[in-house]
Amino acid sequence: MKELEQYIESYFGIAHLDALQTMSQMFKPVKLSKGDFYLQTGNYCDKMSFIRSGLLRIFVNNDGKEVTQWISSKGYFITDLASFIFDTPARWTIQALTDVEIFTINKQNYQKLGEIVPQWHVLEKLFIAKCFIFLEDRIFSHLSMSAEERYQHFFENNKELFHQVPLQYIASMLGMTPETFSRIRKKQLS
Amino acid sequence: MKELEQYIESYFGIAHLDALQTMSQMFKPVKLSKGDFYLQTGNYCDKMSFIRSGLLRIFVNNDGKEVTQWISSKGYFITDLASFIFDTPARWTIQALTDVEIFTINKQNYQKLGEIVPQWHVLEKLFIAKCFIFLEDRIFSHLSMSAEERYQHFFENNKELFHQVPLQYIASMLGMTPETFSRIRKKQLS
DNA sequence: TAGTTCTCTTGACAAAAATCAAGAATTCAG
DNA sequence: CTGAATTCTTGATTTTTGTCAAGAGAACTA
Repeated sequence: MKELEQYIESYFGIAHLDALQTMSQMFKPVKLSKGDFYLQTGNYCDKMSFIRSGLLRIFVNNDGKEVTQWISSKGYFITDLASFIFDTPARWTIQALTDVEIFTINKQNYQKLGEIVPQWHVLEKLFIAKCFIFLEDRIFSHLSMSAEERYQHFFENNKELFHQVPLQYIASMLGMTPETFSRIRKKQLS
Repeated sequence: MKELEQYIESYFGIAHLDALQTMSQMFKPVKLSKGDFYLQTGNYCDKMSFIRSGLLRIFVNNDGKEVTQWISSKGYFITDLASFIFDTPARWTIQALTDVEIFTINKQNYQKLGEIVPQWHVLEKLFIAKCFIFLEDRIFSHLSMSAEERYQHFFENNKELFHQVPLQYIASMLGMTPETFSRIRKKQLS
């Protein structure tokens, strides 16, 4: 299962061959159909996954309005980190936007990694730290950029996404309405 | 040094007495005067600290405009996490808003903790995960709340801060101009 | 293919927030 | 205490963004 090993390596920086092999045996390939839920708000998230293909949306229903937190794709992982790590009810709902292939590890096996893989907790820490820094960037974009600038910045780095998912989700993720998004988009195209 | 041990315990959940003692010996008490810099953008941040008293502002100069990322006070820690963990040039400038007392550990000693304190890397991971979740909440507030709602929400939880620091910094931190902040504030007071 | 649903766009308008400018109020240094 | 600097407020105005409503377009279903 060479492919999964590559994911693990790029996520956690593990180059050790036997550790890689041990790890990849603990992940199970899973398929989701478009529309399937990976997780629903209020449930306990006892798994995390690498995305092999497809797109998943992380959102929450906020007084009848859906707030999209992120759209995750190949090269990202997926889980509700708070729920997964601290055993709290999940804040987020996660749903497949397309057919999806993921590699999933359950919490029980995940915890075993600490016993099996040398330096696992260090690698895990670095991984979560990267997630933290990623969010720090997003906060900064809300403190210092207009809707239009956030659009441009995101578009530069995620062009593919714009013809793969309903644009209203991207709008929400960037903190603007679909109408504003549409108008900015029009301006950018011309 | 009972006080520092309490910080460590509440941050990292360490109840082990000898570990606590070992750790607290690695932190040094440091004093900063109002206006002193703890860290400047572009430098390498090779330390982290717990705040014993006083207030520090984390900000960055963005094209001549200062963007305040956060104001840290007693009960928070202070560092540039990205720089501290990944040895990259610091994005943030950190400056004392008042006279400040902190407990500081340098990177060299910090790394020794892993060898000395049992389960240290697990605790560290949990600590950083909490920081992540904290930022997730902030993102959510920008995706789902108006400036006024962000003001209220922040005010409810940080009343003390409002008469301790220049309000323009809080405004920036909440992603609005000082003028907007002032108008919202007026509305709230009446 | 036709009908239904979902998504996107557009316009008119309203509300929120930014900008600019001036002047109070407060803080700070000497 | 006094003058200077900083911070805060206020008003007038502009820009940005949101809301509501209607319709166009695309995707999906039977």
